[in-house]
Amino acid sequence: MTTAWPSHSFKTPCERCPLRANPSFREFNSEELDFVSKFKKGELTVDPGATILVEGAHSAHLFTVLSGWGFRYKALEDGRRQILNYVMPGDLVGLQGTIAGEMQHSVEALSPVSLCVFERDKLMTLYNKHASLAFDITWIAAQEERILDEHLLSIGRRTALERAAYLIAFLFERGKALKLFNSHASIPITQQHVADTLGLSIVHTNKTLKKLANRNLIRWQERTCEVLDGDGLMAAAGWEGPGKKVRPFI
Amino acid sequence: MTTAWPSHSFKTPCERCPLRANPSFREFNSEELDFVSKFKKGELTVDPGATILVEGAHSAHLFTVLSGWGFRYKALEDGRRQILNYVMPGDLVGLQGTIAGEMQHSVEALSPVSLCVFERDKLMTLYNKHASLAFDITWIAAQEERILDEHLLSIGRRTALERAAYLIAFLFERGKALKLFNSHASIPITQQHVADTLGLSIVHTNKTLKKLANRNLIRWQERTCEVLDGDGLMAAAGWEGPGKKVRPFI
DNA sequence: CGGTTCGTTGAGGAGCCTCAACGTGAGTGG
DNA sequence: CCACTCACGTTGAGGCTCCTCAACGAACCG
Repeated sequence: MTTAWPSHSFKTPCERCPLRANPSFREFNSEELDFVSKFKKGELTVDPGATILVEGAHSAHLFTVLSGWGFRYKALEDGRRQILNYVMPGDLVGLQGTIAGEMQHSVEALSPVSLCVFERDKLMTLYNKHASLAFDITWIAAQEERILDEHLLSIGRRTALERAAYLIAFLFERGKALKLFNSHASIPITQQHVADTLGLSIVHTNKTLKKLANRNLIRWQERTCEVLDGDGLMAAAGWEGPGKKVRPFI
Repeated sequence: MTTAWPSHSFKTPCERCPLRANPSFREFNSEELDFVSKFKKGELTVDPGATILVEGAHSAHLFTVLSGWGFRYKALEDGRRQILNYVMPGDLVGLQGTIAGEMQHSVEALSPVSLCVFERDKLMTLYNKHASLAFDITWIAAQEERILDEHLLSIGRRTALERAAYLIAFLFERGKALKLFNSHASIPITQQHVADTLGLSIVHTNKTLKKLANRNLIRWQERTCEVLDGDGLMAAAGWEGPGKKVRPFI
């Protein structure tokens, strides 16, 4: 009962960063820790449904997700929306704004999300002074690329049922690695999010999810998806799961 | 028997790198040029249809495409294949092998392709000694991510006709920026490649491409796609085109 | 308590799929 | 030199997947 960190705290010191407690993240040495502490400008907390970044914006900031769930998406002019990926603790958000000048996608919160805020201007200093952290940022970008590759394979070549199973298994595995679940594994998404991720209509998504529920793989309750059988989902998707590896974060 | 390369690895000096002639690539300063020259181990040339990298392989090398066209793809166990993106001059190939330990996708040549070969081991030196080049690598990775975002939007939310128009417009714009075309803009792909990129069957792809041809946007000839009206394709796709920017390469 | 979001279900139709067949051109071997 | 094969593009037929339209119940909220 002691370690629930206060929601009103402005700045969690990096030395006591809650992400560090998770062994799936790599350790910092003291020098790195020192730099990141100075690199961090503050914290930001947003409500479910809030937009963290919008397509076209020139943000001066870069974020790391401390807690909560969100998603990245793009939309066509007529409103058709595609969810590209989900953002979860440890993920770096807004790097594209640094590279392309402006954001090419939007980011929205699914649950309450808290983020570390970094100043974009200092990024070059990071590259100049801390090669290991620079490498970590490349690592994170390449990892995101790898995930997008898998999503592309899924949307392009899997059936609706396989796609749905893959998506939920993917989110389940990520959440598990981040220790986001207690006894119940609940993913805070609506069926509309699933539809917009899989490139399906909401009606067909509903019918597809029903099939997964009938197989006792998932249960849909109170605007969340509860995973009953992660291995069953992976089997239904024909997906091996992500490799287990220690990952960096900033 | 001095080299394992399929063809003679004569070496173009980096100072006279043909990519440098193109103003859309950023300039190196002499120090950077010096390092890259030493970083470069040799050259590799492969024939059309040849596999440059295979999923699962642990390659000790990293490549930059000097000339030619290729593509990255993933496949499901039953053979369904998804083309993820195309590789063209200036593109970095094999970075994922450095990050994830092994390649998560395969790369195949569409035309004769020549590549610069770099030693993966020296990558950390690049990060330690040349922050600007390290930043460039991150830039390239983030740019690839941006393109995958667009492809995902396309496959997920565009109709078959829009998707086809987008793909060809995309390849056309990239080729144009790289000055790969003379009077005729010919893209060296088959309809099977288009199908595997768009997530469609070959039959439906053929009928869709016919529609684009009937609108005088493209012409299919001798296993290549000739672009007649790039702006018309972009309009048909509802795509703005890529921003014009100077890009780095290694 | 009316409005809104979310999940659910049915009906009918469009888009895309598979199967099947065929023409062409390039290569290959008898 | 010609029959053969193979890769590629093309076309038709029929059917399944997924779509849109429409309606409704439940939970939540101002």
